[in-house]
Amino acid sequence: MQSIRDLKTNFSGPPAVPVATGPDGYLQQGSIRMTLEDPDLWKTFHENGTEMIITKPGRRMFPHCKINLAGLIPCAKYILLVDMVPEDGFRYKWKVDDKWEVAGKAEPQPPCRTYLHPDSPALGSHWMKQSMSFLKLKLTNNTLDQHGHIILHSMHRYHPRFHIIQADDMFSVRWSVFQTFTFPETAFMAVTAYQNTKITKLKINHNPFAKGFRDEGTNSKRYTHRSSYEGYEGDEDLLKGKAEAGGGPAAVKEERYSPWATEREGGRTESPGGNAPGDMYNAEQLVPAPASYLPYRFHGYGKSPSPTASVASSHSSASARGGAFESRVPDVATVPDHDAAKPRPNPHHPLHPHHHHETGAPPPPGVLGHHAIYSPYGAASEQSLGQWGGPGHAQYPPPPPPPPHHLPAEYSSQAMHHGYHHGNVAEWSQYPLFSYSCW
DNA sequence: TCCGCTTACACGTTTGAAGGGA
DNA sequence: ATCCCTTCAAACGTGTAAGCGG
Repeated sequence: MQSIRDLKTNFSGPPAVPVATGPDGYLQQGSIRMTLEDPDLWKTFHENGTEMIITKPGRRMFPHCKINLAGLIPCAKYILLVDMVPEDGFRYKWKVDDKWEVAGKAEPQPPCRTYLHPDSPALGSHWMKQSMSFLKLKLTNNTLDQHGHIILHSMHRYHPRFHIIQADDMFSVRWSVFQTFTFPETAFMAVTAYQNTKITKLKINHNPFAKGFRDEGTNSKRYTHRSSYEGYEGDEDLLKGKAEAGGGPAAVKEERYSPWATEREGGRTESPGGNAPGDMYNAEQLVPAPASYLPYRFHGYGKSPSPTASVASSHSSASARGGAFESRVPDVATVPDHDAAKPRPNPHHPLHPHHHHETGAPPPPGVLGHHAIYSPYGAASEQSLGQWGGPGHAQYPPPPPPPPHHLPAEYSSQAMHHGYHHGNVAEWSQYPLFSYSCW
C-alpha cells in the first residue's frame, strides 16, 4: 500500500497557503499516530457483529471508544473530535438464522453531530500523556434530541471517526492541520434492542454495569479474567489471546463467524490479527478555509452512506492494521447548512469524502447530514462553541432532502491506502468537514 | 401477526458530599 | 486549617421483559 504518509510530501515543504501552519505557528511534522485501546475486545465484538443500543435519552457505547495518540507536537494545542458515519446506505434486519440482512435503503441521515472530547483543546503533550476516552459519548435515536447526543438510526450500520485537529480553540479550527482516523473493528449496528444474543452475552460479561445479569459465581469478574461463560468463542478466544499474547498483539482468529451475511459471502478481510492492532495510517492535511463563515459551527461534509451492497469487501489492508486513515474532506466550518445540502459542484472531486465501501447500489437519500459539535462540557461548551452558534434549533428532517451523493468508485478502502493528491487547496473550502446543525 | 420501539424495573457501578482523624 | 480517608446516599448505567403501535 502506498503509505498515506506520502501525502505529506505535498505539505511538508513550504505550505501552499500561508495558513497552512498551525495556530501556534508550529508546523505539524511527524505523522500523527492513533491507536485504539482494547482492540481485542473490539475485535471480539466485531467478529460477532457489534451492536450498540440507542435510546431516546441516550445510551453510552460499550465498548467505548478509547484511543492513544502519538506524534503530536507537545506544545501545540489540539482538538479531538469523534463523529459517526454510516457504513453504507442500507437498513438491516436481523434474521432468524443469526445474521443481518439488508432490509432496504437507509433512512435519511439524521443530523450528524460531532462529539468534542472534554479535554479539548489541550496540548499535544496532554493528548499523548494517556489514553483518551470517549466514555461519556451517548447515542440516541431521538432526532429532536436537545442534549447533543449523537443521533443514529436504528438498524443501520455506523462506525466512529476520530478527528485530531491542531487548533488553539474551536475558532481557529479553520486554519488547522487535522487528521481523521477510523478503526474498522469499531463499526457497529445501531439497535434499540439487542438482536444477537452473543452480543448481549458479551456485553453482560464485559460491561461492569451489567454485572447484575451475569451468571452466578465465576464469571462475575472483569473481562481481564477468563470468563466462565461457555459457548461464546469470541469471548473465550479473546481471553485466551490476552493470556497467551504476552503483551504482544493478540492473535484473534479472523472472522470465524460473521453475522454479516454479505461478509460471509464476500470474503471480508478486515480485522485479521495483524501486527500492532489499532495502528493507523494517517496523513496530514491542511485546512484552509474562508473566514467569512466563522459564525457557523463545523460543517459536515455530509459523508454519504456509501451505496454498498456489500459490507463485505472492504475494510482494507490498512484496516488489517486495526485502523485506517480515512480519505476525507479537509475543511471545516465554512458553509452554512443550506449550502451544505446543495449538490457539490463536482461530487467526484478527489477530495470528496471516501467511504470504506462502494458498490453500484443506489445511493441513499439525505446524504448530506447536519453536523453539530457536542461538548460534554456544559458551560465550557457554550463558551468554546458559542461562536459557532447558528440557528438554535434542531433541523431534522432536513428540509428539503438534498440530492444524493454519488460517490466515486474510489470511495473505498483502496482510497484510504493511496490517498489522493490535493491539486488545488483552495478548492477544499467547497467541501465542509462538518455540516452544520444545532441542538 | 410480526417487528421495532418505549418504558418500568432490578441490579450494579460511579460519583460526590459529609464526616472524622491525622 | 489542610489533607486524606472512609462512609453513604443519590445518580447513573445496564439488560430484561412487558406492552404498545404501525
